[in-house]
Amino acid sequence: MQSLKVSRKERELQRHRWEILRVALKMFSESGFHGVTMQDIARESEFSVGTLYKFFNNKEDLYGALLLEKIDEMEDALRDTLEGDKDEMDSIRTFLDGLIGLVKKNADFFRLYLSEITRTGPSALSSIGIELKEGREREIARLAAVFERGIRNEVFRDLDPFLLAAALDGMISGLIIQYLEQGDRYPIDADTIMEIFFGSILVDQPEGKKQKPANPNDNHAMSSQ
Amino acid sequence: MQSLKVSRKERELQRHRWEILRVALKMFSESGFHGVTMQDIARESEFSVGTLYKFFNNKEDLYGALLLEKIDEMEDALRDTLEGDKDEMDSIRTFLDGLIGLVKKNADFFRLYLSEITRTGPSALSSIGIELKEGREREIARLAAVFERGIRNEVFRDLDPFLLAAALDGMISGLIIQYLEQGDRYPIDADTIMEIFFGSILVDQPEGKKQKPANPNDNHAMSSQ
Amino acid sequence: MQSLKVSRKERELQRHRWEILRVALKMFSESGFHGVTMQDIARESEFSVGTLYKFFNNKEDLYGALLLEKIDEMEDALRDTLEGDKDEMDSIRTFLDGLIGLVKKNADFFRLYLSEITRTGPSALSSIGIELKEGREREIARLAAVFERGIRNEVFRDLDPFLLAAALDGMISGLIIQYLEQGDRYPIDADTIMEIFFGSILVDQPEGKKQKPANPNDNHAMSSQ
Amino acid sequence: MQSLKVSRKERELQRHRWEILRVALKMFSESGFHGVTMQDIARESEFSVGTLYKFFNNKEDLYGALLLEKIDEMEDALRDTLEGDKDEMDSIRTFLDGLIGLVKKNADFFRLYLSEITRTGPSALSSIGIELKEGREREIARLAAVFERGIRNEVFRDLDPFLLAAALDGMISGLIIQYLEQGDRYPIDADTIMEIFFGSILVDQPEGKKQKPANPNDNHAMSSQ
DNA sequence: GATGAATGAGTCTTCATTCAT
DNA sequence: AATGAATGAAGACTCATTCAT
Repeated sequence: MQSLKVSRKERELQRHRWEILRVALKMFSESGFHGVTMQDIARESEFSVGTLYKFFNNKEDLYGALLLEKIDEMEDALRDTLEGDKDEMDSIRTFLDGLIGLVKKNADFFRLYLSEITRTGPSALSSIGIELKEGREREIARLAAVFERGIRNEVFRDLDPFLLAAALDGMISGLIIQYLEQGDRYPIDADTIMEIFFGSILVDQPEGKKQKPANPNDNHAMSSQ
Repeated sequence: MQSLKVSRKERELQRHRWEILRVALKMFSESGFHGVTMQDIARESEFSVGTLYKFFNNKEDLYGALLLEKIDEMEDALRDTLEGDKDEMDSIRTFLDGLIGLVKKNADFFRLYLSEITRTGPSALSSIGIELKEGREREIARLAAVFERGIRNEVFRDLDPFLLAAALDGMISGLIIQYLEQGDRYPIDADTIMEIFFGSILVDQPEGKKQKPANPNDNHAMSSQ
Repeated sequence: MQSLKVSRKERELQRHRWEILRVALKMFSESGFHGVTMQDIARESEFSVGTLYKFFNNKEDLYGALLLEKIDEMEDALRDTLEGDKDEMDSIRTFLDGLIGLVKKNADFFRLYLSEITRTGPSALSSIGIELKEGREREIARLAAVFERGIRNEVFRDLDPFLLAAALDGMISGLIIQYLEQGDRYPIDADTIMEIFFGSILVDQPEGKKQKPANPNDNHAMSSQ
Repeated sequence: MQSLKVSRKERELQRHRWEILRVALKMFSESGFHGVTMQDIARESEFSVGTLYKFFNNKEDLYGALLLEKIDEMEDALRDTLEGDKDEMDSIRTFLDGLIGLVKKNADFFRLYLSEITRTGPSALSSIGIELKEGREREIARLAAVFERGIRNEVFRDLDPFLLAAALDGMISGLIIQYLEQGDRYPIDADTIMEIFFGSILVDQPEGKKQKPANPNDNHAMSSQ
């Protein structure tokens, strides 16, 4: 009975913690780290400032918990989309499908996440910033691994897999940002992104010009020959 | 003689203004808007706080001037790369070439610019934020115009030109960010970006499979076959 | 019990607010709005600056609250001295009596009030300045109403009641100022003021000269004959 | 010839000094000491800040010069109106006439002067404040002297001459303030003030009641009988 | 655990004053 | 004498954090 009681209390506690995080995420994504005060969060979440500090050591902690826990959630949800030795194209498509689903359900989080990721200078958070960067590096590395496998399997052309990963990641981020700002004009779905990234954008040209895309006159250091 | 004197004074004044902006850009790009105080900028630029306020009405103003003047500079430098009715591929390559040149010479600025652009929530600057977004929209629109022309001229396949523009823009931004963080591992040049974006990443496949990768008629269930 | 607790806390809060106002009134009346800093008030009232700002939005607000609340208090205390249809002389004497009593108990406030009232240029406080002027206008209007009634009842001579009110008000203010600066040399009491204002200052003169002092029919050229 | 040159230069200098004072007076009277910056005065007077400091040691000095020189001017203009052994009523009327003339021609100055005079706490200016108070004391003393003479000559009733002086002075100040704020509703002229101050305000009453209005022997309880 | 009043270090900003030209 | 760019001390105000109840 006691254990039940404690357990109920603890569940209650967790609910409170989540509620705070939920409200804070919304507010931070709307106004940024410096645009939201602890008082603001207290008022909006209907707890007192004191309670906020019971759950989190300080404002950065709260902000960090917010991001890191959500990121874990996202990483967990996407982990196996890229792993295993499925067909590489399938892997990526599944990853994209999953990611886009998450974006649509977690707009607030992605707004915040993308702005934190882009920030090159030591962001609002000394410590958290680093973890974010590392998380992102891991994601790119995971994508790169898929590309590398694809290259080995002669599915993809022989390009720097990390560059490909960063390029794809950038394209996705760019499209997500546009989607978050004006979703109607920039609907996103995995197929479209796959088509743009993997299909040649160029119309098929009569004789073997297909591979020249980035070589109009070949004067540029002849790089693709 | 008098005109010379005045002119010298004014030139001096301009130099001071530039110096302040130069120092401030560096500092903001390293620590963000809220991570730098006016005192900091004063100390580093070797002027007094008062002088800072002679040149700029307030901190936001200084920050805004910083971004907006640089942006104008960049836009001016890149304006005609995308205009005119040159070959579309050429246009984009020239644009990329120019952009990458600017990135290498204005690392501080791009760090700041990209983090402001990504920020979806109302950034540090109410007014400036909007101008930045608009500037970015214009850039994407200019890219989209080139894509549209290319589609009409049957150089590019018939995809939403704005989507293509946003995708390319995102890819570039992503690569620039990686370059700014770890330039050695992510060298960027126009040809590589062109190749990734325009060339099919896929290895030529025996029978016309080339166009299938993101074939919208494929449904998911079939994609892994 | 809970209600008691809340009530105690609230009473405590009110006490704190009052204490701040009390200290601030004293300081402002001694050194003027610009002669007192928020730090000064904090130190003297033994609260922190932050607490000051919990109670008042800004320095002007604090200053305004100070004046306006005291003014309300004074107006309330004096309201019915001038109203009702008592004998006009009685009304005014009662008013004076009350006013003088208040002056003696609220020297600090009157010092401040009189200096704000006199200030013709937009005082320390844009908004408050106007309210003060209006309050003063009301007071003069109330006095004027008594004079008007007196004139209708043929107790007072037929002079502009507003001019009479302003004259009496000015005389009172002048005497109060002198009293506040050197109370021993300028003791004030209702009777004396009544005597000076209402009684002729002139010694009775043998033949009907009594009405000549300021005879409006005299023109200047003749006045010195 | 040299002396002439110097003299011209000096006259020029004096003109500049006056111009500065003229502009400053206007500005201070509109916005108060703290509402005007040295930059403001420089801009408006079309001199540089540096020049302002060539003429005056600091802001207080400028403010002081402004007031004190004007006050001297006023005192000079009014000095002999109260002096000599003319008829006392005439003295005061002439004084009032002169004063009102000055008020109408120096509205800005009087606005400022009255607000400084009223200020009981150490005004904007430590040193100047004292001089102002003293000047005012002198004026009251001069008025008191006339009253004293009048009492000795049995023109005025036997009341404290300083109290009478302060009362008259207050009444005048009050009316001037009203005039400065809403001149149309409160026209001022010497005759009216004389009539209000010296004439009994009370209508002649049948039997010698005239002297009762503020009879100090009356006590309150009896006053309404 | 929950509260929210109190705290005060840290920021932005102003403006009187100086001084090299 | 005249200029006005530069200075920096001082003041209003904010907000993360603490702690007594």
